[in-house]
Formats: sequence, C-alpha cells, structure tokens
Amino acid sequence: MISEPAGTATGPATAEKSRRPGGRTARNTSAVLDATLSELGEHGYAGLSVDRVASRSGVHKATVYRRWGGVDGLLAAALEYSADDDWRPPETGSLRGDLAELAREVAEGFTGGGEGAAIASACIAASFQSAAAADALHAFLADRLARCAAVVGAAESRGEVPPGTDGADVVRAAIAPVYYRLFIGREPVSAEDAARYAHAAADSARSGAFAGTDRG
Amino acid sequence: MISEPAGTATGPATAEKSRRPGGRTARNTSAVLDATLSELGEHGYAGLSVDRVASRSGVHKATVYRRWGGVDGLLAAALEYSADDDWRPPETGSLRGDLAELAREVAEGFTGGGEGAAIASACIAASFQSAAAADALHAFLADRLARCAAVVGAAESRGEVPPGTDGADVVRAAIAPVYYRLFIGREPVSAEDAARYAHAAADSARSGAFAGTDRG
DNA sequence: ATCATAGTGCGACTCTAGTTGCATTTGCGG
DNA sequence: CCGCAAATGCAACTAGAGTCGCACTATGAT
Repeated sequence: MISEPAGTATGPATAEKSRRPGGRTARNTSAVLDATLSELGEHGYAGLSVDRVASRSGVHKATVYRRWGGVDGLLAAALEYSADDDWRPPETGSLRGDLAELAREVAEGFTGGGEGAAIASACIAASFQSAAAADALHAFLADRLARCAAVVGAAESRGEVPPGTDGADVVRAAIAPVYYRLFIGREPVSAEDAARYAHAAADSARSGAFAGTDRG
Repeated sequence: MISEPAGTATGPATAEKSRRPGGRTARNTSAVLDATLSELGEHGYAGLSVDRVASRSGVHKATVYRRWGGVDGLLAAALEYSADDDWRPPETGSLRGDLAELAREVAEGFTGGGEGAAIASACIAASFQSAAAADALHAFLADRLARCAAVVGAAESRGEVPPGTDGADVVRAAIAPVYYRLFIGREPVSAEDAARYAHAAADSARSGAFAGTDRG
C-alpha cells in the first residue's frame, strides 16, 4: 500500500517543476514531507497541523503555507512522495489465491497497527476533507487497481475466467467488502472474512459475472 | 477544530432524560437539528460550523456548544433525529431483483443530487472526523444491514440460496463495490455497475459462497 | 401565584489557523 | 567571483473556533 518514507531519497515530487530545485529547497521539501508522514502516523489526519509540521521540520510555517497551501496539499504531496512505485500484485498461481492474498493485504495494510497503517487510514480520512487529497488518493488507487487487474488477465490466459472479463471489477468485488467493513460500516474484519469475499469474487468471475455484458 | 466529546456532550439531546424537556428547550432542539441538516445539505460536512447553525436556528452559539459539544455531537444528534425508522428492504420476488434494487438505492441515495444525498454523503465524511458520528453511523448502517439481510432469508426460504447463508455478507458483497467506487476509489457509478455487482453477489450466494463455513 | 433552578442569552476572552508585507538568505546563471 | 531573482525567515496581523463568567428567562413543582 503505502511504503515507509524514503528518507535519504530527495523526493522530486513537488520540486521538479520548480525553477530552483536544488539545495535548501530540496532539503526543506523532504524535511517537511517526512515530518508530515511522521505526524500522520502519530496523530492521524485530524491531528495534522501545519504549525506542528513546520516546527518539527524546522521550516517556517509561512513557507509551508506558501509551497503546499495547507494540510490538503501537504498530505497530497506526502502521498505521492511516499508512494511505492515498485509494488506488484501477488502471483500465487490461481485467481482465488491471488485475490485472497490481495484482500488480506488490504485488511492488514489498514489494521496491522504500524505507522504505515495509521498513514494509510489517514489518507482515506483525508480524502473526505480535501479535494487535493481525494485526487491524489484516486490516482493512487486507480493505479493499484490497474496493476491488480493483471491477476485477472493472467487467470484469463490460464482459462480460469471467460475472455473479456473486467479485471478491475473482479478486484473491486474482492476488496470492496473489506473497505466497507473498515471505513463505512466500521465493523471488524477477520482474515476469514477477507478470504471469503475474495473467494466469492473469484467464483463470480469464473462463472462469467464480470465478462463483457452482464449476462447473468 | 474538532474536539473530543467532553463528558456528557450529547446528554439532553434525547429529551426524555432531561429535567426540563418541554417548551423552549424542545423548540431549540428541533430548530438546531433542522438547521444542522439544512446546513449539511447546502455546504456539506466541511462547511458545517457551529456559528452558522447557531445563527440560522436563532439559538445562541454557547448554548449549542453546551448542549451538543460541537459539530461532532451536532451531527450525531441530527443523524438520529432524521433516521427513517420505517424503511424496509425491497421485495421484488427474487434475490437478484432485491439486491439489484438495493444497490441501485445506495448509488442513487448518494449521487441523486438532492439535499438527502448531500446529507448522506456528509454523514460518511463526518464518520472520519468524529467518533460520535462514527458510532452513530455504525449503529445506523448495522440496523440497515440487519433489515436487508431479510431479503436473503426470504430467498433461502424460497430455496434460492443454500440454508445457512450469511445474509449480511451477501448484502455487503452487493453494495460494498458501490460504496468503494463512491467513497474510496472516487470513481463514478452507473446503474449498470450497481446491477452487475448485485447480480454477482446473488450468483455467489446461490452457489453457496456465503453458506456457513467457506466451502470454496 | 410563587419559587428554585435548569437552561439560555450575552459578550468578552483565549487559542489556533492562515495571511501579508518586508528583509534576508541562497541557488543558479553569467 | 558577481548579481539577480526565487525561496525563505520573520513578525505582526485578521479571522474564526471554542470557552467562561454572569445575568436573565422560562419551566416544572409547590
């Protein structure tokens, strides 16, 4: 989902289009975004304040407001900054296994009480407050969904699902109930729950529920 | 900023345990909660401010803070205040039809541009900001889910699904992808999308994916 | 009718978020 | 090395959220 902060890497996420990308500006960028992620992990989105990020990073408050505009842009930039571009979907050899592993990763990514889980949950919460964060999250999840759809493509080439199956929809069917329990209904999610939803989605795909026009 | 519910913030919201439930107090209660819902419909949760609700309702700001504690309790009370206790799940005669109608209602309930849609979306957003709102929404949705599970019970008695099918899980599988697209992935939802997810869930239930232990 | 008091109105107060004008630093091209 | 402009630091400022003490009003009981 969302990786740990890169730390040494000079994140060119926001600085690359600047007319002065080097030196102090780059240092400030990584300092501020690192501080943002740390604050997110410790206090969540509700406790994220520009003043705290500013003093923690050693960058002046006005500078943070000028460059990121507020908590919105701060979080959106931090989201891109920490995005793990090397993530790949599981390859267990079967669609059922792939989807089950995927659903498990989703559930654990938000409940597995580390800093990463807090940050991931904070991003979801932030998307309800800030259009910039919502856009960033949308882009991030759309990219993840597109990569995940590959497991359905592989299943199709193995003959597990009918040709023309909508991979993104199959993945949505597998992971959406996990998200629903976590963030909408606020219900606990067990590993068995996640596996059950993944298996149901795999079976639906196999019987053609997501192939081309809705045939029934 | 959003403060934690201090003590008995939402105490006298339900007038029955108040020591002075009649007259002006009751008038103020309905005036404030009506104003809260109107403000929610017009400006959403992000634009919900105690000052605006206070001046709109004619009740003093300090009174609103004293009785509801802030936007948290205000929205939680408004959610209970406006809950439709007479709602019943659809009865089309088939599980596929019931689930499809349910998914359609969910999608339309949030996207169908009226004041109700704005309020419903605001409640979801609020649940990410306020523990009180999250609890209120959890209770509301758990109640709705329990009622919806009845359509699966009816299908079971008709022989459409195996005995022991988990009704709540079938309903979750049908509506969760709609919620995912609306609030997590921020993707548009068409009527066809909603129907497709509902049909897939119905087929899964029919083939026993949600019957007792996960049979595979 | 009368009374104690819960509930309310009022306004001033504090605290924090966010903005602005100006001086200073610093990266980058010459 | 030098100069310009971008970026930053700084402090004072505005605006809004939330709190508090006090006076007052209306409710429910006597």
